[in-house]
Amino acid sequence: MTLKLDKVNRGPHLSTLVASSISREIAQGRLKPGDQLPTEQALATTFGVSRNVVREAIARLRSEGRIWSQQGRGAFVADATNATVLTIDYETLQRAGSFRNLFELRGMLEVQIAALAATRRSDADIAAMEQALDGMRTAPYGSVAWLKNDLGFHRAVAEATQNPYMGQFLVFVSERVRESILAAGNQQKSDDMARTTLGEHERILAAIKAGDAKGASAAMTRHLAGAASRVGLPGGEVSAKPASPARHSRLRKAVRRRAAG
Amino acid sequence: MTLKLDKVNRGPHLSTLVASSISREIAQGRLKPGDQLPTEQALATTFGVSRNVVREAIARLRSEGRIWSQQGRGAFVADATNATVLTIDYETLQRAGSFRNLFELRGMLEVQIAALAATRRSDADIAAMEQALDGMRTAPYGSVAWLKNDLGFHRAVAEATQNPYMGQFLVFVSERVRESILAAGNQQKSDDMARTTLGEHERILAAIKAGDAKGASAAMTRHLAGAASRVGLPGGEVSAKPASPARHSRLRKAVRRRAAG
DNA sequence: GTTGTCGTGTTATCATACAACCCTGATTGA
DNA sequence: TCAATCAGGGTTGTATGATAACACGACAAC
Repeated sequence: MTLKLDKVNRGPHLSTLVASSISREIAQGRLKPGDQLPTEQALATTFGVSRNVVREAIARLRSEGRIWSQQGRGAFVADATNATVLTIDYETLQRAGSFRNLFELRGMLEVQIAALAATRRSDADIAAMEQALDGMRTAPYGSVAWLKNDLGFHRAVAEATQNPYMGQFLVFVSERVRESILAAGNQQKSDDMARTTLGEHERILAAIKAGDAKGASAAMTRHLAGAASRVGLPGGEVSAKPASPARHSRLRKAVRRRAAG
Repeated sequence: MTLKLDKVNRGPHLSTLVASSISREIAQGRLKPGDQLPTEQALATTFGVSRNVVREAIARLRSEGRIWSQQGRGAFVADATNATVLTIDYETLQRAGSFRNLFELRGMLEVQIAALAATRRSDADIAAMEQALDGMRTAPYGSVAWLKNDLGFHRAVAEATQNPYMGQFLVFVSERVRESILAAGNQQKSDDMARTTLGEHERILAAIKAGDAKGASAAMTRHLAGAASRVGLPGGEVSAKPASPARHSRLRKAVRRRAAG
């Protein structure tokens, strides 16, 4: 049998632990917005670490907008809406259903992005998409290079909207989806899939090239449905069309298996 | 005249400056993924700060997934896609066009969310929306309470999709939009606006209540168009309907004024 | 060739000290 | 009485030095 040695839990820095601990206090309401945190010294002693570690934790929370601090006064819990970062922690990602939910969000974004891209794309955007497609053609299905170009294609589409936030959000969500897939560990490959996937991408590109917004979003919808079934998401409905009151089939089956330790 | 004192410029901690500096090096490609950063000591001397400050900066970048470090080896630039957080810094927010772009993204999300919510809402969701609407009715237009309930309504809609990520993303984007509005400082109030806005919300709620996905997204589209014009975004087209190849009017006029220090 | 050991360089953590700043309350002066 | 000023303690921000944990290459021992 092959040893299943993992990256091992290279201890996540004390400051990370402290930050998570405080973060949890906030998330669970034991520390409400406006509350003052204990002093750094107090935190240091209660956690049994040096003040320095506490400061690194606080620096982190501050950069996330969860708390704010003022010299001479103290540190305070910020309003929840003040969070300057959007983060999806790894734990959440592994919960059943989160995969499906993330995929749905991604679909929602992509379908509309495709339509927008079709109306705004520049020649450079088209070139970027074609280059990514070429990269996929030469790389083996599922390889790192393949995935990279796959993501690159979708990013190129997003950037064709001429709205930088589209790409930013899409890449972020897509990466979470990918992580979620990896965590679930239920991917299987075949040559068929490569051809199918490529074909779907080509249809998207063709529609965008033609400036056909409707066609682009339809092609994207098909692609996402295909992708969903390829990664074992039953149904593959991504609820992409606001016009059609999608019947909501409730499926309990969800990502269950995950890579064991 | 009322003084326009800003939060500024409450010294952006040295660690923040260092973090931004390193971050910029990465963003501009002078530090590529895989590259090793200078040692903490070296960074400390080049920046002219203590090693402690450098460590806080690194802790922050690490939490953002921009770099990773290992005891005994050093700190390295992470892959761009490894960013575990999505962040929109304040500088970017003030750039011309970012307001419009953010608004567009928000619209894209909300319109589809409204449709989904109409098909999936539970009684509790409806109650939450009605409560938020009540809050808006009793609060003066534009007040903190009003804004809070406004956001609360939209969040309730998002949560009615039964997909937690929807709410998370929407709130995040909406808050950025709000900040952007504040930064631009071009909001004006009137009693008319309060009535109009409330009416728009009520129509959204009615459609969701009725399970009318199409109507909900249409009502949301109207609401967003109205909101856009109320905050001085000309056109008000939020490119919400993938079916209609939205004509892309290019407007140069954008956020110019900003609160002077 | 493999293993064990050591030395060097780096990060992780600790401990202490001082500066900058806020807040409060007492003192002072009118 | 009232306001301004000032002193002191408490807190965060920064600096400095030291130690532990770890990675890695060099080198000797077997």
